[in-house]
Amino acid sequence: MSTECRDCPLRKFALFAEMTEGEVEFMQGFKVGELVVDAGTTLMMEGSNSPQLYTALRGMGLRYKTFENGDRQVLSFVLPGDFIGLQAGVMREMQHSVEATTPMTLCVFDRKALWEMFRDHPERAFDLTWLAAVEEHFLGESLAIVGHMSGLGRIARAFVRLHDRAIATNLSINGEVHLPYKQQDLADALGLSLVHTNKTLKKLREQEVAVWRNGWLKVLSYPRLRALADLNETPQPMVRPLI
Amino acid sequence: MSTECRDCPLRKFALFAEMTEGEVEFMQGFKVGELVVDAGTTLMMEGSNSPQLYTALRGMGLRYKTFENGDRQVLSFVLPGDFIGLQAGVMREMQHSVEATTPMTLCVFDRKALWEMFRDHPERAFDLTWLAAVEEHFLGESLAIVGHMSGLGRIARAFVRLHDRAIATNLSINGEVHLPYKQQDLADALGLSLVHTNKTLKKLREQEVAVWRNGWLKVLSYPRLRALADLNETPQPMVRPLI
DNA sequence: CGGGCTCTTGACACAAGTCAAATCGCGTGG
DNA sequence: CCACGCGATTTGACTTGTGTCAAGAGCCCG
Repeated sequence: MSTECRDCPLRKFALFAEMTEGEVEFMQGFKVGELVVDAGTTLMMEGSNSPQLYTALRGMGLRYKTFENGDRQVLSFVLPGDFIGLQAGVMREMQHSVEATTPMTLCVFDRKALWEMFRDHPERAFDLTWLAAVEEHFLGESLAIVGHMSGLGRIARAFVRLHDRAIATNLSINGEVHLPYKQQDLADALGLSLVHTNKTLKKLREQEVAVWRNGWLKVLSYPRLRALADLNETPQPMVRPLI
Repeated sequence: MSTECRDCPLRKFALFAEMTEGEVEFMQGFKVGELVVDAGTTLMMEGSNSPQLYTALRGMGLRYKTFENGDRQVLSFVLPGDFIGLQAGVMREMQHSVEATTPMTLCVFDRKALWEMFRDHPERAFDLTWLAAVEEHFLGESLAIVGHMSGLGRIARAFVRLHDRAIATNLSINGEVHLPYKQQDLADALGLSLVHTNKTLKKLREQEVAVWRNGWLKVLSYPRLRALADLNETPQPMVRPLI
C-alpha cells in the first residue's frame, strides 16, 4: 500500500534535484517502510538516538530545542520533502526534537544502512551532505532574521518562506497556504512572545497584507509582504536533493 | 615548509576524532598546499563559489552574512580545526562570507577532489557530513541563544563557548584566552547593539566574572560565568572529525 | 453545560536600541 | 618628538520595541 519511490509525488517538483533511474532504484532499496503518525507525535527526542531516519512525505511538523525553564526554540518547520534525523545518523545523538504537528506520513530508512549508502552510493552520500549544507543555510538565515529584524519583519519573512515553499510543492489551494501551526509555534520560532506575535499578526491583517486564520495563510499582497520582509528582489529558487 | 598532516598539531587534541593511519595518508594527498593570509583578508564571499576549501590551522576568523543596509550577522567564529567552504563544495555558492580576523594559516584542498573523496574514501565523506551536522548543531544553539536569552546571558554563553574551545585546543595562556575580535563582532554575533554589548561587558567586569581587554579574555569565575549563561552542568565534550 | 485550549486585548514595565560626544590608543607624517 | 587623525571603546540621556501580567472571548469536545 505504501508509495513506491518511482511514483513519489515529491520528485516531480522543480524544488528538488533530478534523480537518475539508478538513484530511484537505490532509494527504493534504502527505504524500509512507511510510518503514519498522529498529530502531536514526537518523532525524535533531543538527546536520544533514533534507529530510524525519515523523509516527510505528507503532513507538517517542527524541530525544536527545549530549555530547562520549559521555553522552546523552534528551529524550523518540517514540510514534505524534508529529511529528518541526519544528526542521529552521523552523530551520537539528536541535538533537537522533532514533532508532528499534523498527522504525517514518513518514508522510513534504516540508520545502519546509512553507512552502506556512503560505501556503495557516493552520489547519494554527496546529496546527503548537500542537504546538510542546505539546512545549515536556512539555520544561518534564521539566525540573521532573529538577530536583526523587528517583529513585523520576522513574521513577514517567515510567511514569505512558508508561502514560497508551499507554492513550490503544490500545497496551496486557491492562493491559501496550509499553515497548521499555533501562534505559539511561530512565536517560538522567531524569538517573540506570544502576545507580541498576536498583535503583530493583527497589524498584518489590518494593513491587508496577510491573514492567518484557522491554520490557513492568505497572502493578500505578496509584494508588500516581501517589502515588509526586507526582500526586494524576486525569490531565487534553491534546489535541493530529495532523499 | 608546510606542515605534514602526519605532524598536524591539531590532531592530538581530544576534541577531534581519532584518525587511522590510512586516513592521515589520504588527507595528505587531498591537501594541495597551505595558505597564509593577513588579518582582514576575505577568504570566501557570499554568493561566490570558491575553487578551494580550507581547514583553519592557525589564527582566527569569522563567518557572517551581510544585509542590504550594511548590517552583519556573524554566524560563528572560525577557530583552528574548523572546515571552511562546505557550502561552496556541495552547493552552487556560499551563503555567507568568511574573513580572517588575525593572520591565518590554512590547509588548502581542491574542490574538485571532493568528489573523489566521496567516491574513494567513504569514511572521510561520512566525516564531512558529520562535520556539517556539527555546524548545524552550533547554529541551532546560536539561534536558541539569540532567540531566548538576555544580553548578559548571551555574552556569558559566548564566553563559555569560546573559553572551552580555546582550552580544548591549548589556545589559552595563563588562563587567558586569545579573543582578537572587536566588540562590534561580538555584538553582530549575538544580535545586540554595540553600545549595549559594551555596557554589558562592563557589568561582567564589575561583577568580577570576566574581563575582555586588548583581545584577551580572562575568566575570573568560571562557575559564575556558566551560571549567567544558564549552564548548570559540567561541559559535555563534543567530539568532531578533523578534515 | 462546563472545562480546557487558543486567540485577543489592554495596561504597564523594562531591556535594549539610538543618538551623541568624550576618551583612549596607535600609527603616520611633519 | 609631537601633532594629527582615525578606529575602537566608554558613557550618559532619552526613546521605544517587546515582554509580562491579567482578563476576557471564542471554540471544541466530552
